[in-house]
Amino acid sequence: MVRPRFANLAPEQQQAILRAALDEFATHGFHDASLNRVIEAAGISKGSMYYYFEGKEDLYTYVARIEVERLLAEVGPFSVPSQGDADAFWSTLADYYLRLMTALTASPQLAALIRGWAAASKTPALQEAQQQLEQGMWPWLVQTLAAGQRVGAVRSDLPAALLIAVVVGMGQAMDTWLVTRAPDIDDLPRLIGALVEMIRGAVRP
Amino acid sequence: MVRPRFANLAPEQQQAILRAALDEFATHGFHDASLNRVIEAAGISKGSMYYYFEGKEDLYTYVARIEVERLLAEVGPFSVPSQGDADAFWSTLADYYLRLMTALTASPQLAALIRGWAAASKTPALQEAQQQLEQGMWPWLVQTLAAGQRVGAVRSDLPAALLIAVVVGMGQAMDTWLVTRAPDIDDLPRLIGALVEMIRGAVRP
Amino acid sequence: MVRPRFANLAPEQQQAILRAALDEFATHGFHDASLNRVIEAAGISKGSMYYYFEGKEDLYTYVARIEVERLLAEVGPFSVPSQGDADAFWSTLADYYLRLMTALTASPQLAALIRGWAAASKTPALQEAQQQLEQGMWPWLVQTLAAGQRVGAVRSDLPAALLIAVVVGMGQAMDTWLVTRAPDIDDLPRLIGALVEMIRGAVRP
Amino acid sequence: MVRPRFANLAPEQQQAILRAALDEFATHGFHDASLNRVIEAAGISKGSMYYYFEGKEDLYTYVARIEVERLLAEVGPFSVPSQGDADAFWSTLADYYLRLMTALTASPQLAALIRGWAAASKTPALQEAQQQLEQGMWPWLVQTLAAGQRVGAVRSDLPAALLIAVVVGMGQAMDTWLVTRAPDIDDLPRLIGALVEMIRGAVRP
DNA sequence: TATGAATGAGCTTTCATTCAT
DNA sequence: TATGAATGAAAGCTCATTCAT
Repeated sequence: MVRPRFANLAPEQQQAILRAALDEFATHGFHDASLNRVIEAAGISKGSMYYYFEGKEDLYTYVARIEVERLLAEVGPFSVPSQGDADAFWSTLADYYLRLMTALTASPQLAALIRGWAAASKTPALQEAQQQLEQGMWPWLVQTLAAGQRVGAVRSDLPAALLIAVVVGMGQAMDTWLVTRAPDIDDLPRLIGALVEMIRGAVRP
Repeated sequence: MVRPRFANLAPEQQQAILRAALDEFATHGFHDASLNRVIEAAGISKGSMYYYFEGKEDLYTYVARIEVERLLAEVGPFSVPSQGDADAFWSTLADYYLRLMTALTASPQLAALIRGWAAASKTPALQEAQQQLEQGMWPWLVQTLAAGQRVGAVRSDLPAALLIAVVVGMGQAMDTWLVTRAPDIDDLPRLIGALVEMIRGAVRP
Repeated sequence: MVRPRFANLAPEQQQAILRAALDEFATHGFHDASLNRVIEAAGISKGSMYYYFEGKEDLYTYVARIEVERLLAEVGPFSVPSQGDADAFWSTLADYYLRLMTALTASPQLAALIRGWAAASKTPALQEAQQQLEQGMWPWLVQTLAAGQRVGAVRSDLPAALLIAVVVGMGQAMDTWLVTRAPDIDDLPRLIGALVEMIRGAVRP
Repeated sequence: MVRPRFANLAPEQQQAILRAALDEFATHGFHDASLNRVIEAAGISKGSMYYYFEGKEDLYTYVARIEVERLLAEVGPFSVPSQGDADAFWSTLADYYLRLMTALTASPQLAALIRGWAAASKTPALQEAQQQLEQGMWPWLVQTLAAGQRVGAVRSDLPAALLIAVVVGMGQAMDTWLVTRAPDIDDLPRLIGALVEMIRGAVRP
């Protein structure tokens, strides 16, 4: 875990370190990332880095967690409509998804970080960290899926984990496509609408 | 590019090298893979490795290309039915997809290699190699998509690249899910059927 | 030298620091011992440690000296019988030795510290510290040897330093053997008796 | 284990490396020894060192083994007289001991290395290596002890391990004393005679 | 008195690559 | 063709010590 010392650091210093680390991890992935480069870019000493973080993994998990939290805070809460029909469900989801993608498009580095998760993560500690992050989102996914099934918007004859995996895969593909193309922001709503439509078609009963 | 000398090598030697390299890359990913280990496992000398391949990236791209080609050859050709309706199209695709997944389930190392693509480092040479691989499959994907659109099985109002990306994303998610669960082979057809059904729903006009 | 400030510290604090340091040095030896760990275990700040001690070596020498003094105080004084024959001399020595070994067996950490002396690094300051410790015991050894020679219990034809070195070597070997075996305390008197007997045989005129 | 590559090295190179390593280990002990210093003193590259040896421990165990073997080869074999009385036994032992000490006095670095064995050796691999070295000498010690007991030169009422430990302790003390004083070689025989005499007195029945 | 942030030199080890033979 | 010795840059990480507060 991040050492509490880091929190006491001047915000600009914190920012410098986080920015440097996010940059490095997004650009090179975890394995290829070099702590030395982060240290140099952040303008701190080697000893300081290890004074703030326990090591490479610690820095990585901290950066990932902070950035995801920042993203979700920026996007705002998503409340599944407990009442309503399938159309209402999909409409609400589309709104949320648009906000999410808009934010993510503005954070290409975070997008790269998330995309890198698929990478082989051999260290147990890293795997655990990723699981924690995923588990943090898992309830949201499960609840949303259940809500969709409740209003008859989502099929119920396949394992929930499979449905979620496929939908997340669609989302990641779309994310990658969007970030790569860096489309006009005007186009985004239409594309998001199309994507949600595709998801709807994929999981409809 | 692989040096032509490699082709003159005794087939068993070629096999030994390819097997060792595939093993290493699948297990550790590109960056963490160690040429030293490959060399040791293959039972060749360091000099020989550099006599046959230009370097680590060269070996990686060669292994990836060869393995993908081997997989596709094993699966056999996919001929889009030029005549027929949407049902025929999807049925043909489902057949092909089942064959592909069956083969991939039998090659967990190749599956790991492909999954690792997202995470591979950003060396220009590596990126180029990946693009080449993807471009190798691209015509097939484009043709299949076009065929689907011709028979009215696939919507035509979105960029082809986006449709392909999303469908590939779905496939990768499913692949990961399947390989991780290592399901009974009996279950596979039903799951494949469901996946193709989901794809159909996603891209239907 | 220990800074006098240390003496003004609350006894519990002193104890905490000494205990932590003894633990660390006994477990890891001088070089591998980590001041950071000592500081953490003692629950003091890094600055405080350097306020009380000049550095690692200073702490080490202080701990060693204090612990040896504590041991000797616990064992009590050894008074060479000025009168009497050789038998009386050896009997008195055996009594003392038994007390010493009993105490040392109860302080495995100190035993480990002493045993580590041979291996401690060769920093001039450290060497000097060890010499000081040894010099502290030297008078006692010399006096005891002289007393033994006076009553005809010990040969006089070899350098005193050599006799002492050999006897100490025997004692250390026995100590190590005893601590390693952690024998029943009942056995101790007999073994001590045998050891003193061996020493007697070794140095008899 | 030492990599066979080392054996193929030019003898002068081997000597340079061994000399540098022996120097470093004898001066600083295992923990405090710095591979960087060894590398620099030997005049080879960092990579080469790791090409020849698996690591620090490997180098240490190799140096220790080689030096001990060299010493024993130099001293020549020791044959316990199967026949004869106690006097013959001790006389033979004294001869051998004189040869051993003469050789050791000429190798103060090896003496330092051996003395450093008592040090805390925390790494399992290191402990194992030391045990191997000790086990190599153990049979010799046990046989010699048994021979001494057979001819009535050594008491039989104490554990063999204890007797051996004490005698070895005496030897080490003597060794240290001798090496430190670096006495005239003329004096050596008399001192060795006295030491063997002391050992005889210590272990006599 | 007391703190703890900050540091940089140092550590062992790994690795892809070169090149003389 | 084929070998394997040699290399140096780079990696992640630890540590005793300093010093401003």
